[in-house]
Amino acid sequence: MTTEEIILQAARKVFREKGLEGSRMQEIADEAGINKALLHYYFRSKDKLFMKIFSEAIQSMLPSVRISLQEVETLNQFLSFFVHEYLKLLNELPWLPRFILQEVNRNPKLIKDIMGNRELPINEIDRLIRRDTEKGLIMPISAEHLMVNVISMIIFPFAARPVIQTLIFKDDEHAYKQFLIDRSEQITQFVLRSISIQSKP
Amino acid sequence: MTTEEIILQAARKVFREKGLEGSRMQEIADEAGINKALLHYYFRSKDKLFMKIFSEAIQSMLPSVRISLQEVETLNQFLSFFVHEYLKLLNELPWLPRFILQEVNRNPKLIKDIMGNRELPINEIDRLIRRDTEKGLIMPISAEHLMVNVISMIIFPFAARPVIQTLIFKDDEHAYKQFLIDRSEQITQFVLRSISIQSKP
DNA sequence: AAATGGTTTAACCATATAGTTAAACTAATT
DNA sequence: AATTAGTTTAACTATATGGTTAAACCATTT
Repeated sequence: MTTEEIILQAARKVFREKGLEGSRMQEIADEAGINKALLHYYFRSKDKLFMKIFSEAIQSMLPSVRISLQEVETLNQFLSFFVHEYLKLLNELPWLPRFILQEVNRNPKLIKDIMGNRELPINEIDRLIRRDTEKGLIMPISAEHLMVNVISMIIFPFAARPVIQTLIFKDDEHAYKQFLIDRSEQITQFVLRSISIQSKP
Repeated sequence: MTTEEIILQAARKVFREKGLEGSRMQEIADEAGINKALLHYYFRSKDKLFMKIFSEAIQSMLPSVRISLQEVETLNQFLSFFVHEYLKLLNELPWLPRFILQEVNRNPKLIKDIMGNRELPINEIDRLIRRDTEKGLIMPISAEHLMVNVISMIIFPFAARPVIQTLIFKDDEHAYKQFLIDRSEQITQFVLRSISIQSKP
């Protein structure tokens, strides 16, 4: 592995845990087993190094947001797919929401700097909703509220893990892990029950 | 107003905006229009001053969490009440979720230090669920998932405001504010529709 | 083996920051 | 008016930290 990659790996670890302000260049150097000056040789400043790591994080977040709406027939399909894919990603990268929220709240400019032009395709989702409403499959609902609801339920348990684990699970690690495993199914059920029109039994 | 109160007010403003690590004692002193040494005269250290402010924040969060379950007849009533009261609080203190999450993520010990013994009364909520399930009013659902769903939908838009405003509302301030106004009604509807058993039309 | 160019280090610099100290100020008390 | 107790300040200290520099190291080429 090249020195550059060793540094990046160390920087990932430290920045993810402590954020930009909480991290020290010396700590990253120690973690990488090298001299502090070498950090500045490879990445001129702390900010430059941080932006490398932060961009990576944002990039890993985007693909699952841009789920192909074309391949999908109904809103239900889209939502199941969205919830499933997003949670799969977060189970692999559980530190992502905390890291991104912390840094974006510190410096809101970071969103535009990196997210750039991308937005949630609210209009397309709205079209799906209207189509399925007309078919009598679902209740009318605001696309914005629906998507914020779904995204909130997906991300919040990761963003606020310590709080939820204490407040709701009495610090029972195992109960919390089981909770996360059930999450995908539970959210999907919860959302679909809320929007679908139920046929008579 | 006493000097102590002037200092606390300045500290509130600075700490809320920038968190413990992002704040400087000098900045708080400037904001209060006093000398930096005076901060240390009134509150021995930065940490002590910060804990005063942070405790206040946590305290203001608790009353709405401890909504009296006794006064309530059905789960539906409880949820409507909970959503409404919580959002009323957050609309008055919109910086609360960001502030608490940021600091708790930096130092998870803070939860136990201050929250102490308090927990969500999951057992009582579970009893309500079972009671209403037996009456045939609602579908069975996990109390933990239900409460995490509700709390997520309430808090997340405040915790991740910059992200949501950009990603979903294309930085339209007005649209976002209207969204927050509608939020209480929308969440309540969304949740109640999901859990209730719908009678035939 | 000498030269070259990229890599790594120890030592250093400048600055920012939490915290301290001793003196000055102020208002109430004797 | 002198004393006293509490309040406020300017000046200072110690340390941490991001960043720089010049020299040493090492592998490859000539």
